[in-house]
Amino acid sequence: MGTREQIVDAANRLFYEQGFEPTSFAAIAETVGISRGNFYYHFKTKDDILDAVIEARLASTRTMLAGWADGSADPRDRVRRFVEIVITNRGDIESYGCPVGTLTNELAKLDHPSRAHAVGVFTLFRTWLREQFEELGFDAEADDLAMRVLAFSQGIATLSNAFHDGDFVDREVDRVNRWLTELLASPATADDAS
Amino acid sequence: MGTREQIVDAANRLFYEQGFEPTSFAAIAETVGISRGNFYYHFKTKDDILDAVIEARLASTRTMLAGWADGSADPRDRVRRFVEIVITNRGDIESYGCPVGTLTNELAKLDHPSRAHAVGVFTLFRTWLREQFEELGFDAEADDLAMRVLAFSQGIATLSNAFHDGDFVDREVDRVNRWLTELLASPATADDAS
DNA sequence: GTCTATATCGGGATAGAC
DNA sequence: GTCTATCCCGATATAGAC
Repeated sequence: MGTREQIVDAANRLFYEQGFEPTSFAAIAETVGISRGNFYYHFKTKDDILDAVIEARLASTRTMLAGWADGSADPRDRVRRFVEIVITNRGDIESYGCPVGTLTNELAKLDHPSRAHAVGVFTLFRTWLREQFEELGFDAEADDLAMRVLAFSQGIATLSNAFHDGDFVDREVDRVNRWLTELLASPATADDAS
Repeated sequence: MGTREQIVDAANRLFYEQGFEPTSFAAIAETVGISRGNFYYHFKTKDDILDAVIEARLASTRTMLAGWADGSADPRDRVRRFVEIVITNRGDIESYGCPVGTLTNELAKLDHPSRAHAVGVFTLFRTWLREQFEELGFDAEADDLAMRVLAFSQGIATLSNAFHDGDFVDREVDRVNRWLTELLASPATADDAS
């Protein structure tokens, strides 16, 4: 793996664990095992590293979502797969929250020019979820349902991070999976179900 | 208003808008109109200011919740009042997210000793919501319902902040209010409703 | 209580040898 | 490509005059 790629990998992880602003070049350099000076051969500024990290997250998200689409024929199972991310990544989420939601919020507070770029990861999930609901026969409501599923996972992630309560995550995922089942049993009442 | 109180007020606002770590003493001093040096007469460290801010938030949250309890006899209306915070504070939430969720997450990432202190604000809301559901006849599920309402508002806040979509907030609040109505019409099925 | 002046540190970023 | 040495700045924090 090239040095540049190693820098992006290390920064990706550290930006998640510590936040973008509090992560120093020294911390990244130490993780990778290079000197601070060497950084500037690969990147001009810290903001450039951030953009490269966001680009890497966009790419890996696209790959993951495409893999889920290939892996299961039933769109309902695909949505389930998304919902269960909060279980798969339980430990990280308890410690650091959702990587997407926490970065977009940090960049919002910093009034950072890359905020919109980071929101793109959310948009990937949103669009992908919308497409699943469209395949399931929803039309105008498909985007609403996508946003609802996204909101669910963000709410769980934030409270899981605050209270460190793993049982809560399990319970809520079960509940949403039941909601999904009900929703798909009677699409006409989708707007009443909650 | 005393200088100390002014410092806490300004820090409270700036920690919300910019985050704790990125907010400098210089920014607070400029807001209040004092010199940086004068700070250390009132507080020993920046962490002490953070604790004072959290204490202020705990106090104002207690006052707000007590006021809501006095203001309406029906616990359902009180819960509605909570849910509608995301509408009342729409502008701030779009710009900066939820003050509680974003601070607890920042402190989690910083591995900051005051993290638990900040989570106390969440606990105030959680306990208060649980009590409302208990008054409505829920027993074992009351805390689950409280967490669900909390999770809802956190999900809305995060996505509202990411996408700057005000209509989404209105729609989701309507939806949750309908869910509340249904829930209270048939408490026995509380666990199936979502 | 509030100020100015200053100490000390760590941050991002640059220059230039190798 | 990678290093060491260094610059510059802004951060928290301190000392001491008023």
